[in-house]
Formats: sequence, structure tokens, C-alpha cells
Amino acid sequence: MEYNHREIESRWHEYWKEHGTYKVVEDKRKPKYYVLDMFPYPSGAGLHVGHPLGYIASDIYSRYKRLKGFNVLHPMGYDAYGLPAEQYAIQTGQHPEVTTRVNIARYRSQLDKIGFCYDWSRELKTCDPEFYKWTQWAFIEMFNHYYDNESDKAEPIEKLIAKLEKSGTAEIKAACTKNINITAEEWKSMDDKAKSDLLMNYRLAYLGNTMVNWCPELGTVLANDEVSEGVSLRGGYPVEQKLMYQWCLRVSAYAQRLLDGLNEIDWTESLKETQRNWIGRSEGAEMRFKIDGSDVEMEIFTTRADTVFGVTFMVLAPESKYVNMITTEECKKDVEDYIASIKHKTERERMIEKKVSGVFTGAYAINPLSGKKIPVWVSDYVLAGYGTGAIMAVPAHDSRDYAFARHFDLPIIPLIEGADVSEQSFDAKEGIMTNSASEELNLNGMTVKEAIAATKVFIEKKGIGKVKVNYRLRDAIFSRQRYWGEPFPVYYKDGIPTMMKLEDLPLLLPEVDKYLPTETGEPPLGRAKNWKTAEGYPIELNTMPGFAGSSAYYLRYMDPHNNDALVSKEADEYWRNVDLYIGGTEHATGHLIYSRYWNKFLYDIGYVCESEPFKKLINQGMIQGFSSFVYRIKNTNTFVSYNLKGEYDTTEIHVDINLVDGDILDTEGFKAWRPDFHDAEFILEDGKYIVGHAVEKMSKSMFNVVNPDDIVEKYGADTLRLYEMFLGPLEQSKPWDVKGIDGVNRYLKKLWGLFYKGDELQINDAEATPEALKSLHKLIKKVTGDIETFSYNTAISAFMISLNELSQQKCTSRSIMEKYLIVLAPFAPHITEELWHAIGNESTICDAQWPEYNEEYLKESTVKMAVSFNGKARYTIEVAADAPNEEVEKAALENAGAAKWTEGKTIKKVIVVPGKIVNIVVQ
RNA sequence: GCUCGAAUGGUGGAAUGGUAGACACGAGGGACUUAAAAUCCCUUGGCCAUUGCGGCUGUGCGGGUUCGAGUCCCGCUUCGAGCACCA
Repeated sequence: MEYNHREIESRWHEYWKEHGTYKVVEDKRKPKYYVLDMFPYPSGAGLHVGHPLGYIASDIYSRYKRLKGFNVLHPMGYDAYGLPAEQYAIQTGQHPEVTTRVNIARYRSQLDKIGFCYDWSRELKTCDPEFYKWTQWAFIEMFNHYYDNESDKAEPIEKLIAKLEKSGTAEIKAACTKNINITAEEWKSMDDKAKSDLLMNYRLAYLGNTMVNWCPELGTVLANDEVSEGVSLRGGYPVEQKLMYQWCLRVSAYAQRLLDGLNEIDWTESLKETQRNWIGRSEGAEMRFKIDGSDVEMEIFTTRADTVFGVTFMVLAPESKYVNMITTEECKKDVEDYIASIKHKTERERMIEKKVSGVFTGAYAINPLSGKKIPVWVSDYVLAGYGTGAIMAVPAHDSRDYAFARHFDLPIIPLIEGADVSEQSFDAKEGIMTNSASEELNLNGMTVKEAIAATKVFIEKKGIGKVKVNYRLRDAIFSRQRYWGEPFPVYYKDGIPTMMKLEDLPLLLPEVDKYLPTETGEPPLGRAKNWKTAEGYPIELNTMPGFAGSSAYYLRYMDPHNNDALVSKEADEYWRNVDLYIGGTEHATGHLIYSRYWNKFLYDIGYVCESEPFKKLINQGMIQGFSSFVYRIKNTNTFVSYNLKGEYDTTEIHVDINLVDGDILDTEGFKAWRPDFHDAEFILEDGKYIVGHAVEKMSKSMFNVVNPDDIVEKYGADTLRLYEMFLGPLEQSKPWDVKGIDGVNRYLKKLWGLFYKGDELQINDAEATPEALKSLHKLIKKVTGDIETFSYNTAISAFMISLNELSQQKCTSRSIMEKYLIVLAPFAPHITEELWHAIGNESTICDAQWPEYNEEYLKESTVKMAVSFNGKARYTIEVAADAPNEEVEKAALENAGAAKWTEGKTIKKVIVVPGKIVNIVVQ
């Protein structure tokens, strides 16, 4: 019998499906283990070979844990809401639900072919009303809570209202958009609308006027993590800043806890660092500067309190509230002109220009330490959204202030001994302070660190400022002016945003005639008929962003069919949180922050029992595509071969990799590929057309997508699984390359060949030889260790080595081969299942028990050791493995003594590591 | 600019501070075959010697610690990732 992967794999797929082999139920007798993949967005292009990389890795781990006796939850689903389906709908008029359903079916069939052990009875789709009911529910809960900085958790908004009733804002210490001071009387005298508006300042889900990233091309706002370098991540369209009234999530309230939580979880250091950067905690001080001849006190934030003696001017952000308060009559026109000149520029334009610009307000502030008068300027290099939107400028020790000072010829006072500021500022936080003394405070002679601490103490004591921590993390903008997303369970009762009741959820996404904004510029939901409540109140027209549905999906898998809760208490207490999460780094500052925030909120309100959702996280690398290019001579239909293109003015064009064999283009196939290339002509070299190559992201538009189905068809799923894991370390990105795939395929054939000669099964009850036992136990030890550390590539090497040893020993022992199959089963589930039954087992191999290795079998009788003399010469001695150190040392010395090349030298010492290398030091 | 990570044969990549290059691909040679495919065996970092055993050199560069460094420390170079007028 030949190894026929098609027959074997389809047979077992059917068997597993029929027998519900991978269905999992809560079982208190077994320890739980939760393995999760980041669920895919079902795009029209289908899965490419990069997607399964992480899925295979998690599948191996799931199967391993199951063999180890764990009750393993390993589910899969779809992140089904998103822009591409909607863009496609706009172009074709086809309902996004239809395309999404088709794409999901395609994904499912592709996934099934690879033989994953998902429990499909728990499958979920974010666009399924049964699921998004709980996305809407969570939003309502966030609306009904605020963040209390005293209890350091989310609290019901009623608590805040009670405080307002009692004493106004006096006792409120809560995360808020801006500081508000009102009395209980003022609160009580407010009408409902005013109260609603005021509470928005505190709610975790709130409506706020915020600067948003507006993408005109996509017709929607985007979150910070959806924008990069001024363009949208999806599509690459320009993004501008716009003030809009939007739903937001007060993620910033959780900044410190999101930061602290990183210390409790097992993620890679680089990913934690990325999140730390994104959260951007900075410790500093808030200080007040009086304006000369006015009552206005300007508050600024600085991390360099020590440099306060070097402040030679102050700068306000153009949007700062202080601008109007302090600008003098004479300067008013200039300031207004300046603000107008920058207002029409987008963030992107400002970034590109990077030109120093600014204007003097005419006002002077008083340095609270030195008492000196310093001018106050306005410039767009100061951001309104960070700190207080105002800074004290220390040109000697801040490069931005330095550039500004040079441009406007403002004084520069160095404060650190030996710092040369004639060419550039000295930004480093090191050195000894100088020029920094007043009657009350003397920093001279201190290090920067000491001076920062001393200044903080001083300003607090004097009451001119306070120690303050700032975070870069901003609140998440939660509205999208789009169709294909969760509708907000919100209606407007006399203009007051009001939440729907839980029993009215889910609020279903309505039908619309077009997936475009209305003529009046309202979002697509504005086209829905009767989009109002039974009482006739209008319903919110925005929908939720992509990350809404993916923020708590891992909880739903625990209890996917529960109609009364996102997850029941029992299910949550059993499965708790994700033990192993595998996915790409691209979610580092998006999904992985939002999910942690969402989970912490649910934790605060007592809904889930763990404060972190993902205990261990591994980022699988990307499998990149290997693109091919042809070179068209400009304005012609003539293509020139790679090495000759230098002689022409050419355009690089992606060509389908299926038309390329190695470097050589199939020119006939190319002509037939696209109508516009039909009459293409070629300039060849050596009679061939050589293409160019590049490693790029795998994408439909670059014609470099490799479909896993083709690999499965040709080599089988087990080969694909082994090969993807054998490619290299899981975390590393690498271009897809089929060069080595024959190697792992050959290995599987050899394994098959050890079981079957022709149709005859070779396995019998022969007693295991010591060599075979040693080989097997070495393998078990290695593979167990490698799986635990996700070094799957070296584990596969170990299988190959072991198989070679066993086949050389002509091992036919059932007891050996059974265990070999069990440890291989997570990697290659189909072939192992087949052989497992072939040698007489009734139950499936995933119900077997992972074998423990026995050190007894691994013991060496002798150990070879290299003896070297200062690394100059070495030779090998052999000693008993369990020999005590002294004996090993003696053996080494005797052998060394026998060697001629020690003549005239005395042995100084011998270093012995039992079982390892012995080194002898000579003089 | 700041932060993090990486650099090893023709290629993908192995190496708790202990014989660098496991395993695999590719390449070269051979066996089987009328032939090809498949399969099997040998060689394969570089240089030198191959009528000897072998020798020298070698993990991006320069230093250091150590009996011993791909691995640890210091200083660079290059590449990748993240953040970025964040005061």
C-alpha cells in the first residue's frame, strides 16, 4: 500500500466529523486549557499559506495538551464586520452579508482540509445578531459606568449621580474629559439635557466633541491605530483632523492598569514594549506660570522640572484656551492670522513640512523660580491634546525648543556643566547642573536626576505645581459612518442619548437601498426605513468599529449559545481566560489593547473572573510572498528581460507567480493572462525572459498568493503542517518557498514505509531493543521540551533523526511505534491516525496518553569527551558516564600525560564537567 | 531622534558558556533502470593537503571577561519592527 494522503485525509476528516471527536464540554475532573487563534477576517481572496502558520502552531499545542490529559478549548470563528466587504458592496450593490457568507464558506472549506481540531459547535461570527447582542450590551454597560480613581475601578454611574446630588463635583475623583467644578445646587438646577451632557464627561462610553481622524475617501472616522503616517491603514487614503461629535470609549481611564497588567502576563518583551510605548506613561510635573500684569495662571506639563532656570520662553498650542486669554491687543491680528494659516492644513501636511513657525502673543509670563519675565508664543509644534497644551521652553536642553529659539532668535541658557549648545541642544538627562540657583532653591552641583526630584519637592511645597503623570494613550473613537457594523443600541429621546433595554437587544442592522451616505451627508443607516423606536424616537445612525466585535469574542466561545448572558458565570469560572493566544503583531496597539480594556471593564463589574484576557501570547511571523516582476518599456507593450532592463526606461509590473518557473517567464501564458498583454513583445536574454523578484506581503494585488489548497492537494495536509512548522522559528517572518517541502514529504513516506512493505504490515509484537528504546525516549524528551517552548522546527528534526535510527535498527516493535505515533500525532494528525488504527487500536489517537520519557533508557554507558590544550590540540577520551568527577579528571590527566605535546609543560588544572568537555590548562 | 529585536555555509536554519554548522533543501558523484521518475549510498563552510593520518581558518566589525565566547560585557556597522514635534 502506498502512502495515499488524499484517501487517508478525507477518510479521517469524515470520521472526526461524524464522531464529534473534537467537541469539548466543561469537565471539572480535568484541568482546562484554552488555546485561541486570532480569528480571521474572511476576505474575498481566501486563505493563503500565511494564515495557517499560527493555526497549525496552536493546533499542535492543543492536541499535545489534550494528549497530556487537559480539557482543551480550541475554537474558531470569524471577524466578519469590516470595510472590504462594504467597499465591495458599494461597487457591486451586493449585500455585505452575502459576500461575507460566501467568504466564510470558502474559509471553512480551506480550514477543514488542513485537519484542525477546532470544536466547530462553538463557531461564532461577529455579524451574527446572537453575537453582537453582547457587543451592544457591553456598550450599554460602559455607558452606565464611570471610572472612579479612588476605588480604581469602574463604578455605576448612579454612584456618581449620588455624589453630584450631595456635594456637586467636590468629592468626585473620576476619569473625565475635562475638569468641571459645580455645586450640588447647580447640578440640581440643570435640566435633563444639561445633566446628560455633564455625565458624558465621565461615562466610559460617551459622546464627545473630539478631534478625530477623518478619512474623506472612506467617509468615516478612524481610530489612531487604524491610521499610519497620515493615511488610512486600509486603502492608504489621506486622513485629516476634524472636530466631530462622536461616541468614544474612555480607554485612557485604564492606562495605568493596562500598563501594570503587562507585568503579569507572558507576552514577548517586544510586544509589551510596543504597548508600553503606545500607553506612553511619562512622569513629570504640572507647574503654574503667572502672566505678567494679569490674573491668568498658565498650567504647563514638563518631565524636566530641573530645567526651569533655563526657560527663556513659553509656547502654547494654537488650540489652547490660554491663547485668547493672554494675547495683547497689538498682537491679536498676528496671532489670529497665524492660527488661520495653520488651521486649514492637515496633520499630514504639518508633518511633512516640519517647518518652524510661530507667533508672539505679546504677553509675558513670570518664571516662578527665577522671577524672570519670559515671552509667551504660539506654535503648532505644541500639541493641544497632550499635557495641558502649553509648555515651558528650554532651548538648551530640548531640540524642538532649540530649533524654535534659533529661528526666532530667542536666548538659550545652558544648565548642564560642559554642555555645548552652540550647534544643537543637549537633550540627554545626564550631567551636573549649573546656572540653576535662586534664593529659595539651589540645584547647582546636583545630577539631573537629583535636580528633578528636588524641584518636584520644592514646587509642591511652594504650591506652584504638583507631580503629575501623563499618558499618551487616547480614548478610542467608537463611531463609524458606515453600514457594515454593529448598530448602536441608542436612540435620541428629545435629543438626549438613551440606551435601549437588554430585552430589546439585539438591535438588528436594518436594510438599506445603498451602502453610501445619504444626500444630506448622514451615514448609510440614514437610508433605513423606519429607523426609530416604537415611540418614534430616532435611532443612532453610526455603527461600531471593527474592534468592537473582536474585543470580547474569546469569552463567547466559552458559552456560545447562551441567550441570557455573554458568558455564564459557571462557564467563565471554568475556562477563565485564554492560556495561549496566537496571532500576528499587527494587532499590538489595536485589538490587544481594546480587548484588555474591555476585559478589565467586565472584570470591574464582576462579570469575568480574570483581569487579563490572554495569559500567554505568541506572535507568529508573517509568511511573505515572493513576487515576480516584468519590465515594460514605457509607452510600449514591449517587455525587457531582467538583466537588460538597465538600458531602457521601464515600469515594473507584478506578474502572476503561476506564470513563472524559477526565474523564467512563460511568455505564452503571460500573453494569455490579461487582454492588454495579448500582443506583448519580449526582449529576451539567452532566449529566455528572466523576471525580477521581491519579498513582499502576500496579497491578491501582487499576484504572489500561494493557496494552501494546492499544497494540500499535491502533498497532503500533514506535509503542509510539518513544512510550515519546519520553515523556521514560529515568531520569525519568512518568505514562502516550496524548496524544502519534498524533505518533509519524504519523511512521511519513509514513516509509512516502516509500517508497510507493499500491503504487508511490518509491525509486530517483537520486544523493543535497548537501542530502539533509547532512540524513542530521546525523541519523547526532545519533542516534549520543544513543544513546550514552541520550537516546532527542531522537534521535526528530532522525528527525522529518530525515524532514521529506528529504520536502521529495523525496529518493528509495536510498543515503540505506538509511542512514536502518539508524539507525532499533534504535528501530523492524519497519517498517525491511519497507522494508529492499522496496528490495531480502536479509539482515536487523540484519546491516547502522551508518553513520559524514562531517563533510565537515555543513560549513556560511556561519554566521549574532548580534551584540549589551550585550544591548540584536542583528542577524545572515553569514560564511564556515571564516573565520579575525580575519576573523569584522572582519566583526562592520564590521557593528557600520554600525549607527546605536553612535553616541557606542566599541567596547571583540569576542568571537568561530567558528561561534557574537559579542558586542561597548561603553563 | 527614542525603544526593542536580529546578523551563523549556496539556501531555510541547529547549537543549558564546552568538538559551530544538527535537521532539511540545493549542488556534485555513484547504485538500480533500456531510459526517466521514484528510491538508496557517498561528498558538500572556506583554504591547503589529499600516497597518508591531517593542518589552517571561520558565526557582521573592533575591544574585553573566561582555561574556553556564535552565546556574556563595552563600543560600532547594517537590517527589521514599534513610537515619534508627546515637552
